[in-house]
Amino acid sequence: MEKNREKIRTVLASALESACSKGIFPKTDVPDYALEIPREKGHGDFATNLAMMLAKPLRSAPSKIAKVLIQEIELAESFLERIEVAGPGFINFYLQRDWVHSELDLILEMKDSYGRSEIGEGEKIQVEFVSANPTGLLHMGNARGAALGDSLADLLAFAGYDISREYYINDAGNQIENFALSLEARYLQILGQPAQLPEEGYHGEDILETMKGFVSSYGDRYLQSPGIDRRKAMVEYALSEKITEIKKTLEDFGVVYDLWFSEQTLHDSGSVQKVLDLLGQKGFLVEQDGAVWFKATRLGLEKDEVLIRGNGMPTYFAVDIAYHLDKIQEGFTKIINIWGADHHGHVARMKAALQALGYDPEILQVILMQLVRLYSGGEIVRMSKRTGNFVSLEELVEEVGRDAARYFFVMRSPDSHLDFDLDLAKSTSNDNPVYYIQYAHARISSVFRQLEELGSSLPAPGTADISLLVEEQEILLIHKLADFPNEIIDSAKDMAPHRIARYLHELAGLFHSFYNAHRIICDDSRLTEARLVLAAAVQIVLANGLGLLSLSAPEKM
RNA sequence: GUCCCAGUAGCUCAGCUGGAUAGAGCAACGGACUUCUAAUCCGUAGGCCAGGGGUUCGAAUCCCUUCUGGGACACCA
Repeated sequence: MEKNREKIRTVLASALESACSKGIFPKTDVPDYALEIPREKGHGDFATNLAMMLAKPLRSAPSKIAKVLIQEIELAESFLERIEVAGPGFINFYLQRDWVHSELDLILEMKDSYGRSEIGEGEKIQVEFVSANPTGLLHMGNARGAALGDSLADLLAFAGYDISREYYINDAGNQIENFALSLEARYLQILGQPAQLPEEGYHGEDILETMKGFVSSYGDRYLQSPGIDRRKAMVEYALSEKITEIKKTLEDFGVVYDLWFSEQTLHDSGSVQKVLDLLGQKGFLVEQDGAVWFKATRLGLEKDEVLIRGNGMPTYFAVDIAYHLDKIQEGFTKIINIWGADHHGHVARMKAALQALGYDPEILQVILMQLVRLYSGGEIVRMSKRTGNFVSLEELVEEVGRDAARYFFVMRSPDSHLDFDLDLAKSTSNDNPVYYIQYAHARISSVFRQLEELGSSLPAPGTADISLLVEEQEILLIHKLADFPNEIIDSAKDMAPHRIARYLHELAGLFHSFYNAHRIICDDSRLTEARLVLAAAVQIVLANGLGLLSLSAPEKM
């Protein structure tokens, strides 16, 4: 189908060129026009708005232009059956019917690579997501980021990009100091010493558990140690435990990273200092009120930003610049960060910093997700890490299962607030959209099991007569299947995995309609063969799509 | 006050780089299981695309403006 699209583009370009050289039109470049598969079946296999796009530059009516273009296209010997001008100036293309044969055969031949694209051309892209502070458990916002980031990474890889999934570990700075004080307080409490958790400390139960473990390993050995030493030991212990837990939780959620990157290494390697020097050389530093500032206002931002605080410690921002610079120097030509909407203020200054360093700020693409609201029994469940009252990702997976959880997070655009309905996700009923898709896959498996019992199997490649598939539901299904490669490309360009979720739901719906209207294994053996090929193709595309979202494709339900 | 996101069917949301008659799921109502899995399907109903201006062959989509909801505006991250 993608080949057909390219062919039509070529045909259109040469038609325009021909009309220009004949003097019918003044010389014009081909504009950026749309060539899409129309929603309405009455509008052909493809439709373009090219004539409308040319209306202005050619100073002529769209329908006139369309007529001229059609006349310049030679139909004989072509893969096209018919071309027509419709509506306000659309050109509709009807392909020779035999393209459907080749598309279904192609799907069966390519199997799990059907839909794979090369548009990425191997471009190196880093996708950084979750990157939650390793001081606690993962919450709903992190879970959304995990599902989104992982599926986006899969999608981009499928579209031909060279992807690295990375987790940036905030294992340095202020919150670690704070973390240390909380650990210390818990430690002392466990050993019966008077101690108070800091006001802004970590009040979660999990920290208490961690320190119980610490005590059972080390006893009261650190009771007499100097504060600095024992806090360092506790932080090391707790961080390592927390990171292991986070890693495990994410793996159970189907997310595996290529790199866990420690913030501390940026301090240790001198990267932070280096980036400050660079900004200084470019004249973007200024000292004021005992702090060092980044002159963001020079690049049109509202205010300057502190890089080094009065106490000599670099801010998170300073370290983050070093981090991004590090990634660029590593060879990434695009950096995709997934952040919660509460970090949106960070976007402009981060881009400004890259610009100040002499890089194209568009290297950095930030996807901001709106926050998640969790509903249970019709009520909002409040989440706060500090007070320790929240549902963790771990608990979520336990409760609703991985498939439902991942689907729910990725079915919505990141721009929309996500109301996560725990009861709905938990329900194994027909309300739950993820099962709707998986059920289509399982049903097809069931048909093939049935077939096997009859001592039969899928016909050999190319032997089925696909032209027997003439029912409306069959034609719609084939068109939808053929659109999958293009859906991948568009979704990748948009960085929008939720489009895949939607596509799958639509495909499953078309299949269910077909399944209910017609028997696959029927009295007519030639028709049975053709429908088996169709069913097999549907199953492949469903499995490929489900795979991109890291959802299972069950054989039975 | 400035900035970001959202406002589309009763509810949750697609569609937003302008295109042909604005879609889906849920909820409602009426139907379909002696037939490959009814976790399914078929049908009915449901809309001043928040309001108002503008841009043009054409606007849910772009621009301006008002209103409503959420978020951000630290020597926190």
